[in-house]
Amino acid sequence: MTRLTRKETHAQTRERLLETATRVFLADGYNATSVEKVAAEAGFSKGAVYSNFATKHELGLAVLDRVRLERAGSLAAAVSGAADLESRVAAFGAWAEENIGDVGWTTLEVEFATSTRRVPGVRTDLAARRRALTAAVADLVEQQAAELGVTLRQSAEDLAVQLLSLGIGLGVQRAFDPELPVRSLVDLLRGAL
Amino acid sequence: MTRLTRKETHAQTRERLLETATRVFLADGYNATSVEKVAAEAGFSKGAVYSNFATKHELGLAVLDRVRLERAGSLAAAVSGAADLESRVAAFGAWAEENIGDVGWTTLEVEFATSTRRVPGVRTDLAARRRALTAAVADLVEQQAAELGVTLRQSAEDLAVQLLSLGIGLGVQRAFDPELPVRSLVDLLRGAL
DNA sequence: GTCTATAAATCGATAGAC
DNA sequence: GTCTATCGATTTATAGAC
Repeated sequence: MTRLTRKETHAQTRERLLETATRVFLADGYNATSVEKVAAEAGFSKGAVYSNFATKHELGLAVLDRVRLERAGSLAAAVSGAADLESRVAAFGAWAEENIGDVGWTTLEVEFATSTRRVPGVRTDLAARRRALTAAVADLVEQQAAELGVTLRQSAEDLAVQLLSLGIGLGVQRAFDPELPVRSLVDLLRGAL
Repeated sequence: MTRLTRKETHAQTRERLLETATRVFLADGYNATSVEKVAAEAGFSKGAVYSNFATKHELGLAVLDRVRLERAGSLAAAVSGAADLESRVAAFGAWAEENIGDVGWTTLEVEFATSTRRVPGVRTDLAARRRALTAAVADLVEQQAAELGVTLRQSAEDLAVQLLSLGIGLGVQRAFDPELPVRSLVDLLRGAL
């Protein structure tokens, strides 16, 4: 064990800032959170943030990447834990109930996207990420269908678009009306099998 | 023709402010538009705005009501103009292509909702409006189904939630990736008949 | 690399004149 | 009722010390 190089402490600071930003953005929203608050909660000053991220937007994008990766893992784990088709669908429903809307994930994605859609660089980034995410969901759907031996009534790509869009729409509405059930997501999935 | 009473000029100013705010909010977004810009574009000063609306949030809610009413009328007109089932579905598809996402409507609704979801008064307002809108869509669906003699495969209420959620999700994504087609909305509708 | 200090700009909202 | 002027608070981002 040698002492950390400059590069390593830099990466460590960046990681801690990302962790904190993720937590605060999810709790309070993107617009309502100042860069200063993120820095303070992480035990740094604003300068440290701007030493690791060029702009607040860049920090926001990095946070979104982080959350998306984590949730994708949690979904994959939840789904693949179940054996047969019916329990996989049920597992998906349970995951959706916990992850769509009220935890702030959807809301953060959407607030960021709508608030920064005029910023030239960010906009193209968001578009690229959307396509990657859709493709990933389509792959997951296809793989699951093959594994379980079911044939889809539409292309995996179309189903992925529908699932993602419906999830976004439900999540947005649940952000200010948590009583709205996510049942329709499971309905959509069942109807497609 | 007598000269306008104080009440009438007040209402006139309010109307002009609403018109202008609608246009600017749709074009530039809610957060990016200052109260001062709305006032200036309408030919007034900020004071006139705050004489007609208590806060910027209240102005935002009034704008949303206005737009929603107008779009609801345009949808009803588009749908009822067609005679048989197939052409009504097609009319709906054409309306969706023009109204979901790229015109800024969905984006404005969603940006406002996600940015103000922590504001106590606004939040309950949004929830009430969501329920009213869902009920209105459910009514429209039910009425159309009865008129055309088709039976739905699920409750009109559930279908309304799905249509609205899918529309919101597609609209949000189209805001930064306009190439995403709205086809799935029509697919969903067809599948429910 | 990080911190302190501050720039530079903007915003929502209010007070008082007219 | 509307306008002018301004408050007061906050923001992102930067410059220079350490």
